[in-house]
Amino acid sequence: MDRDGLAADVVRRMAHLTASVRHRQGTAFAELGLTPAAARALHELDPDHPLPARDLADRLSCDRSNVTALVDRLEQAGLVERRTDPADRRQKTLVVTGDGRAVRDRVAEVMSDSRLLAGLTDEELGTLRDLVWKVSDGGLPEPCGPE
Amino acid sequence: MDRDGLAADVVRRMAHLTASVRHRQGTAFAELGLTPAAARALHELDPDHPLPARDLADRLSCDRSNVTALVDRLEQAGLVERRTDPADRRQKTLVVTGDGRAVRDRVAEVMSDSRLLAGLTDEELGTLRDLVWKVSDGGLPEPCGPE
DNA sequence: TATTGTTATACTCTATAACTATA
DNA sequence: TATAGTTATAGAGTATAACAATA
Repeated sequence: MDRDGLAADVVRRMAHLTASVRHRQGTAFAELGLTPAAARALHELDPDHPLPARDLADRLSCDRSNVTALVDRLEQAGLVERRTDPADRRQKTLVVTGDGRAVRDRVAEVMSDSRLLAGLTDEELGTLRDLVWKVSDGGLPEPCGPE
Repeated sequence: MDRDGLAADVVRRMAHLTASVRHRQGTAFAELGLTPAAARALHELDPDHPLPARDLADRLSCDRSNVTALVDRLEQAGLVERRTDPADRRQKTLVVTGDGRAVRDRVAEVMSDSRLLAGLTDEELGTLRDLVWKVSDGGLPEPCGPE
């Protein structure tokens, strides 16, 4: 196989692997009563450093308008509270509740569950790490987000 | 960083990379007048071996009901034709048209465009291929699809 | 005038269930 | 009765545009 074919195959398999990961995470999140997007949102909220909704949208690389529905659900589930910022009453600070902390910890566990790579030796894993880093550092001008 | 943290980081970065690839592909498909799902559907259709819609759904790992809308758009764009199978009039065979062939070739090019990995040497690329293969072969019971 | 959060709206993707025409 | 394709419907995710409150 030529270089292009090889590279294309690697990209295809990586896409397959991450699709598999997303699928497993989705079912795990559902067991927590969260949709994948809501889980990601909760995960981005640091319980010790509350954020305005606008910053959460930035972290999720999505429009602010989407955050409203996401936070609606998290708030309804008692995991997050909206508090109007006294310093700037336009902003609403998103505060993770006690329950929210616990669920967020579980979300973090699910997200860092890497049974996917269990078949690799420590050395192979290190090598893979180096290669993936090299690609993700130098690979693209804009790794994500709108153009 | 411990092994779990390392593995989680690799998974996270791979997800980031494939999200980036999907994003670039999405914009390329849009320039062809296709949504990502429609592009994938067209890509799965072999111009030399027409398929019934049911088989396309199988290849896309999605419900048959979705194929209808997908093929609607492809047909409207003149890329695909529905032909009732004379041998079993329930089935509709999906035939890629002349225009469809050309667009499908472009879709295939976009899908195998791997500028993402341009920064790797041939040797590194080979190593990455081996590692990704090892993971994707032994990694998971069900690589995709419903449970 | 500019910004924050919200609402209204629309489109894509996907799934389930019911319908039709065939077999 | 079983299957192929369709339709209707629903929900998640994401985007744009307009709006109210605030700066």
